[in-house]
Amino acid sequence: MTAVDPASDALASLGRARHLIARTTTAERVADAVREEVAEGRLLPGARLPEQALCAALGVSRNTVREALSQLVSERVLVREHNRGVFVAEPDRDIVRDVYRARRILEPAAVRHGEAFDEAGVALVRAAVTEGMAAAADDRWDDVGSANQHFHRALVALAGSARLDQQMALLLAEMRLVFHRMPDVREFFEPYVARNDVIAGLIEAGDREAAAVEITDYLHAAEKQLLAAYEQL
Amino acid sequence: MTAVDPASDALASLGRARHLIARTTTAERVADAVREEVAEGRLLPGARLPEQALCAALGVSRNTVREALSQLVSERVLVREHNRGVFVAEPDRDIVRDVYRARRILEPAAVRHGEAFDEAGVALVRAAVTEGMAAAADDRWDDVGSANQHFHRALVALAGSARLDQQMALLLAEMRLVFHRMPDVREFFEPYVARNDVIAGLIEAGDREAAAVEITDYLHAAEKQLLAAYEQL
DNA sequence: GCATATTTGTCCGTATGTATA
DNA sequence: CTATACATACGGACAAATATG
Repeated sequence: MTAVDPASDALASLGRARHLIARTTTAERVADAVREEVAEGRLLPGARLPEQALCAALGVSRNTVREALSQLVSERVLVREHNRGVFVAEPDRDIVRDVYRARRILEPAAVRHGEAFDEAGVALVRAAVTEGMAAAADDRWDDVGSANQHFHRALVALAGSARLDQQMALLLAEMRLVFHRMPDVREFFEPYVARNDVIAGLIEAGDREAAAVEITDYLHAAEKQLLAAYEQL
Repeated sequence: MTAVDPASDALASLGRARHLIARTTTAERVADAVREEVAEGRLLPGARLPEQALCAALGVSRNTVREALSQLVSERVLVREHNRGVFVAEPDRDIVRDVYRARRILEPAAVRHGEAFDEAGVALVRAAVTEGMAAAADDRWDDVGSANQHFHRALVALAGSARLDQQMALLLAEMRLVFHRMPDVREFFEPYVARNDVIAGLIEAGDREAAAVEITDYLHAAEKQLLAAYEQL
């Protein structure tokens, strides 16, 4: 290496980190596309995803499709039944209970003991509340649902751990599948717009303990409501 | 279907659930094998895993190997560098900090608010302490490390969420890679044998709050010690 | 700095076993 | 029971990126 200028070291370092930026494989793009279809509800729980159909639709090989599907199975967006294929996950009561148990650990603890509880983090919580209230005022209930997810993601982000952020994203993706099984989502989002506002207020006031208690109660109520809805399914 | 006896319905139901038991794909077995090699320290952080070498060693095709490697990349056991291959992960200081932030949320909260805090769960915590003390008495420090992992897994299991259990397993797998970068693991395990005993005692006494506080302090100390060790690497 | 060898990313064809109409 | 469709797994191919002499 013939270092002629002082920037060469930095450039060499950049070169070694090249794979970190803007490098996306075909399998990743396929996974992104399928994940989005599921998130948007265009692929409903229980829907089958034959490999050949995906190959044809996306213009990629079966190997690539299989890699993407495996990724989504590990995210619990899809489930694989051996020798039968992959399907969009259909979360049952047990899954709802497990997800809420996890959320009742993560979310209150992030608010109570999070190590990234700063102005920027609190502002994100408030922004999600504002987003939700605006959507509710316009009767855009799907958007209220999205805002609600932003709210809970912002709560966990107060912990300051990328790993927990990712875990929360997976849990919320599973929740989206739960809501897709419901006939009318409005009843599940409407009561929580105001509660989010209350929680954000407590957080802004610095009363982390009160906010955490409120979140715990909120999550118990939401789980109860969802499980009741499963009875009429 | 000619149902001749009352058991036929139950048998048919079993048949439909067949894929749930003992069905393992080749890719899964490959992933298990590689994961174990890494966990046991026979494949050290930074080691390269060429696809062809794995094909030859395991007698499977490249497609299958690639599926297994992708799985392990999503578990953060391996890292993929685009067009360069996959390597055993080399956790750096930032990763250690992130993992400990996550653990300081998960573990104390599971003890404080876990919804599976029962006799069986507490017994598993105690069993891990006993296992660690026996191994320490015999100077089997690798086994002390394993027992330590069982201890922390048992703490999170008090939350009663399979999803959190899985998340904790991933975090502990990353911790194993951190320890594999250390010259002598004894100094990292020895101080915590006694502390685990104290924590287990508090849990058995039903003082969940005191146990949680002790765990938080423990995790701060362990992180600090590891980051200090990184300075001399 | 260049030419070469190696390895990955991706595609294709195919054989086999399994599930379902 | 057979036929069909599909998933699993293998092997070969090739371009592009990377590593090496």
